[in-house]
Amino acid sequence: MAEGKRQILHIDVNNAFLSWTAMDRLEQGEKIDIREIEAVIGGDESKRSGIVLAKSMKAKQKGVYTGETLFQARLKCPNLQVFKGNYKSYKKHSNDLYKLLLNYTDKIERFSIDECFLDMTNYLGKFDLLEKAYEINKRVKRELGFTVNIGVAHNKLLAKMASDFTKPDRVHTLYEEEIPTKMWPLPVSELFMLGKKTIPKLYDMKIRTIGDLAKQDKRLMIKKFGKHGLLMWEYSNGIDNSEVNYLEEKPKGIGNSVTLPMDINDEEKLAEVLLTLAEQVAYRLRRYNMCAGVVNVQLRTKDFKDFSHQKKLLNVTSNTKDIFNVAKELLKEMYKKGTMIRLVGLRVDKLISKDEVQLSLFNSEEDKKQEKLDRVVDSLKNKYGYNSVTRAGKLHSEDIVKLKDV
DNA sequence: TCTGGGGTCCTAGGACCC
DNA sequence: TCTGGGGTCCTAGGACCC
Repeated sequence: MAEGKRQILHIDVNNAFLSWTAMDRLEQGEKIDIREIEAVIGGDESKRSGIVLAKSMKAKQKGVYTGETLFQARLKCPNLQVFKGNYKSYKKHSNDLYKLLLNYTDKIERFSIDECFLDMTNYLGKFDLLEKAYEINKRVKRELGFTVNIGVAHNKLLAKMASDFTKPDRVHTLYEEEIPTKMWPLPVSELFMLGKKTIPKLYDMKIRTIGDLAKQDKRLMIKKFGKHGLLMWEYSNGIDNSEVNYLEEKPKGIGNSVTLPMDINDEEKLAEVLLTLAEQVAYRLRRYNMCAGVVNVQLRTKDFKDFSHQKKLLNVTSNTKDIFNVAKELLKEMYKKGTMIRLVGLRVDKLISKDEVQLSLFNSEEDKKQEKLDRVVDSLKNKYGYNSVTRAGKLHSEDIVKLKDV
């Protein structure tokens, strides 16, 4: 490790989906700023995906939280207004933020659509890290029209924890010497990477705060929780040596899944859904110019039990047909007749770049024909939109699975 | 009551090999 | 007659993130 401390910022857009939708609406001439009322961005209840994706401060004050059902949210907040999300718009706002941040450093990791890590270590000049954080905070608000929280620290974990302190529109530091006062008193559930399965186990051990966790014996935590035990012990003590990954990474897997409008127990219909998913997944795969080595099918039963089967391919592929055929085999081997299915998912893993694939030699004439067909369809989709080209006889499954923009 | 969709990483067991 | 141990690959399932 280099001498001296790293200078890290974590930027977190406040109520991202809701703020961005609020801006879009105002731009379209709507009078009400949905940031100022009891509002959420939510899924579609008619498609059985009615959950809260983002909430306004006022909705939060009524106890509404992200991930709960709209039904539950309305119980707590009867006047709740629900708005639809728009992924394309969110992507654009996210890119605007990224471009602004590039003025401060090249070393930006896009952690999600609304979060970035910045490594400012060699980009500060005579400026102070905290000073820069305030400047970024003001500039985003002024130039982009939404607010961000910024965490200021010497590693990613502490910066992320800091940005999660009081919201919105705030800058917080979490330097090493501040850990005992600012982080240790927090409930242990606030620690990054501690989820709802681990928290009850920690409670059983009388661990309530992050400080309680920090005081545990490291070896005991490893013994009880393995790698995850080490990670949570280190995090609770503010230890994190991970780098800001600013280089764009290729995906390791690509998947699409869909909750069906109603539960299905007809294997043929499930296969039709898989065909639609195979087209989406393979199309995205080819857009990355990649091939897949593993195909995975996921089913969720009506009582929320998840199953998955996967299969390694003899030869990597990006053909819609190849992927669909394997998916259909997997469905056949895993589906127990009569089971009511709520969700169908298809994903591909073990991806490699097409440039690294030794094609030609093993490819049959049939494969080449299929690749050519996929290429033609892709170029039409690129030009006229994903839904412009559909397979004959597939319209029925598109009734089941409403095609979305990929 | 109703419970998304897209990811990454880890674990554990079985098969197989030396 | 007794029955190693280490390594790798594959698969199913689970935890966690936003």
